[in-house]
Amino acid sequence: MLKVERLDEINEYIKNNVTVSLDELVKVFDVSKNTIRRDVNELVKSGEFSKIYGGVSVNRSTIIPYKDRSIQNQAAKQQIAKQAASYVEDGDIIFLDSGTTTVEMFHFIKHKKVTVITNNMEFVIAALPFENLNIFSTGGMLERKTKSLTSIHNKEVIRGYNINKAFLASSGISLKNGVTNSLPVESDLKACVVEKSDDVFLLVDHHKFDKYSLTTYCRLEQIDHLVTDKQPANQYLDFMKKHNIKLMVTGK
Amino acid sequence: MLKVERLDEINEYIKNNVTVSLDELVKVFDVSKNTIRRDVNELVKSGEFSKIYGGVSVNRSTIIPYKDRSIQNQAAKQQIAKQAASYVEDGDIIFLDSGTTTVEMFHFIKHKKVTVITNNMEFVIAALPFENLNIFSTGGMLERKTKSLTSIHNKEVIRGYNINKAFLASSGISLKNGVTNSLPVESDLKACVVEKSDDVFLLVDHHKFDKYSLTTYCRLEQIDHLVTDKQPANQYLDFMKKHNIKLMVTGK
DNA sequence: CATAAAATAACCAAAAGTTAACCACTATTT
DNA sequence: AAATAGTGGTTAACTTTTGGTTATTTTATG
Repeated sequence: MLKVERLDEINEYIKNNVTVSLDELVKVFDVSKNTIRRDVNELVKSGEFSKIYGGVSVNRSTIIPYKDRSIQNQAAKQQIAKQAASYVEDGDIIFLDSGTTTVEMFHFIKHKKVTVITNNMEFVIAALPFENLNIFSTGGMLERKTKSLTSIHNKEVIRGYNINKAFLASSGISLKNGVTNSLPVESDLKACVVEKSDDVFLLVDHHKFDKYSLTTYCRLEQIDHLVTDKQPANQYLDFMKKHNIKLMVTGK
Repeated sequence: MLKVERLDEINEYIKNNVTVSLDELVKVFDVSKNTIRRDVNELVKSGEFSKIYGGVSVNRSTIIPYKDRSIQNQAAKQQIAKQAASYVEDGDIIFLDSGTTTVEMFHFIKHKKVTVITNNMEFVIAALPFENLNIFSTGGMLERKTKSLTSIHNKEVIRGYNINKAFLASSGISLKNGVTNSLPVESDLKACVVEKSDDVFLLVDHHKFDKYSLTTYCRLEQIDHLVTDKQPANQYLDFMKKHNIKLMVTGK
């Protein structure tokens, strides 16, 4: 069997069994443990799995149920989330946007002592057991698809609070249209957050570049930190340099 | 067995049995108590469980159990909740207060098609799977003890919405002090709800009569329906008759 | 309040797993 | 024929997990 074939099959096998011991893989694929190790290392590097003591396991986030295989770029998003979370310090008052990337930040800040303002229901639920987190929900109509809350009153609510750092998501960014979002009600809130927050962090994976959707909630130069998984194109780099936007690239 | 596998299975086991002794886990998983302790510590850190003397137990934070053991007067409260819920009709826009009695209404309205405005986090979480329920969360600071949200902005939010029926709780009612509540911020919200709602339902068990706490959020005569479990004293009956307050007594 | 049971924390040693390097062999490719 | 990639075997240093032990503190209960 060719190496790539075996890699594919191991990939499949791990996905089916969720967690597999290396010994089991040795048995099933009838190659040496040395080889299995090498294979597993490659698969882990691709981001879908994690090594555990004595085996491999598929990455899963505790908030989002396993069933949800639909989420694209899970690994990249976790990387971005982790990087962004490293900026959160005890005592911070942060805003956490709704979105699949931002919600992943939960795991990396759940033990910190911070005040979190969020429109993200999932985050509020996940935070219930962690008394070190001071949670402020923006309130509004429950959007089941995104598990977020939206309301025309969110703007006023945000105005009343001081925000230290804001972690925002976007469905597309571009030099021409800035940072965009598909829901106008949400954009209103985000625009307000950008104004109020000392530091604005934008979390976008590389697919979001050169895309835009219905509404623009802020211009690109209003961002202070951009966290993404791949080096953006030169025109973005120039722009960021010019406007003193700090770039964080998680991919190697 | 791999460590993570065991952790997963222990997780599952605890969830199934709600509370488990460490000795039981030692027996079932055939590892030392030392190891079980370490495992349990990890699981507890993840937030889903709590350690109890001699074992582990699931945090009952996110679930609204049908039969609860600990809460006082559970049966009476369920009766009251059921009675109150019988007034909820498809198409209603209702306000649901936080509190152990009102939350019990969930099971009796979860299949109806209604819009629910609430400051009760437990209710929002429980309602997630029921798409027939249109949920509007008031938002605010998460109060972990009562699993409610409170904010100084709640008042303004409520003003923007029309409410059909409001189901309110109280920590004590009396002829002299009216309907009272211990938290001023919450009282503000409740007072506003009373004003906005066409019909106001007050859900109180018989222990709450002749008691009062810090703040009064409305006068007794502003209530339209009173749901309780025992026939109140004559002075209340007279008062209610005079002010045309409808009484519902669930106990026989 | 006294007692027994359990929890906590700290340590140790054995066992199993990991990493990284090196070498030899084989089957392709060039 | 030479170079290369993939594999298996081996080694040595290191880390993780586990069970056992201890002493000390906490909790439950009569």
